[in-house]
Amino acid sequence: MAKSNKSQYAILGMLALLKKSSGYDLKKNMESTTQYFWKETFSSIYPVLEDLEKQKLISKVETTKKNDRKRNVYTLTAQGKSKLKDWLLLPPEDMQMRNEFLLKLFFGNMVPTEVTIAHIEHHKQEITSKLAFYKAVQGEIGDFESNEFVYSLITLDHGIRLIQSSLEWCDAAISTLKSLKS
Amino acid sequence: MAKSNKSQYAILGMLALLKKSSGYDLKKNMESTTQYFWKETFSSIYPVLEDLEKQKLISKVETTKKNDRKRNVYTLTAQGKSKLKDWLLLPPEDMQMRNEFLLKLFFGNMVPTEVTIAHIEHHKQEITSKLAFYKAVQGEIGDFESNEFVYSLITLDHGIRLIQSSLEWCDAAISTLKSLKS
DNA sequence: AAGATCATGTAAATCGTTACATGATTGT
DNA sequence: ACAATCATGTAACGATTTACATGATCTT
Repeated sequence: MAKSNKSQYAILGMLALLKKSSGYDLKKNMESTTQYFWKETFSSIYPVLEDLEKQKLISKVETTKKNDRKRNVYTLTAQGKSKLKDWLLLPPEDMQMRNEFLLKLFFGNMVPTEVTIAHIEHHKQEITSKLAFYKAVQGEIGDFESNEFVYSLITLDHGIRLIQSSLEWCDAAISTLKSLKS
Repeated sequence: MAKSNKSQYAILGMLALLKKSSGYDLKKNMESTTQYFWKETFSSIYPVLEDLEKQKLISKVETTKKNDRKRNVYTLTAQGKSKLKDWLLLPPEDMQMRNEFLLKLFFGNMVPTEVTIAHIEHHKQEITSKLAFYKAVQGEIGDFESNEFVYSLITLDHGIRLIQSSLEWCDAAISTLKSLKS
């Protein structure tokens, strides 16, 4: 029942940005903004939302919209805002990092070089399309000057830079592995 | 009891590299090699090791060493090796990524700019010391030419490049935030 | 003699994912 | 009408972390 801890703050934070939102919209929004460093699934969002409401950190503004489709819309309460702020003030904990791609690479000795090269090649394609997506979003949000979205732009910029240097690494790694055969 | 899935492969892989090892050494080894993309705790290592043995993927070479200190030392069996290889051939799945640092940054609007700047500053220090560590390891392992450690070096290189571009981003982000006040 | 580190494990709590389940509405 | 997508939720399972528990040995 209590899917909580970090998911809680992610939801509180998104709610602060959106002012009011349903679970569904919260998820959709995260997909286009935080997905590269934070994701939630519906199965965690709905229970957390319920939990947060019980804790009086958010409150339901039950809207059945124009077309009377059932939707539970929530907003932050004052307590919710202050809980969010308290958390934001604490230095971020670094979380466990598990990267299967790098793990397989690390064990590359045990398989033919071609296998690892193919993995890298595949990875390169994935991050290339991510890069295109991030850059598109970056273009939409606009210039760095508009204070409103600085934080979105800064995190986006982080993702873009990381991908760019990953791409360079891909090429270097592939050429190292190819030269290995000789 | 069955702590399995990914941890299993990480342990199988490390065992392949080390030829034989105890749970304790496995962990120590991961701390100095894979820790930036993969960690295990003792509480997962020991049960997985037991499980792996039951599955005949590893076997115990019970050594009570010179100083008769109790140690369970394991090696891969043929089946273990083949299970590891099968997994290595499959394209890596991309795993969930949760970065609390970036999440807090994303919600930076809700706290004074100084707080976020301090978070970045702190992060910068952390990755700076990681960078020094990785470079030291890189130096120890030696040149890119010695085929033995190419895979270690390639993954290390990945970590180093990522940190370097993160450092650049830190400076850019800090200066963007500082200029925001005016 | 004390503190660090070697060494192994269990139990409980937490947390997250996948599969399951349902049904309305919108766009074509 | 059919597909996509809006919208919410539950149940079971799988996996991980933290706390608990113990004791030997090595180093200073």
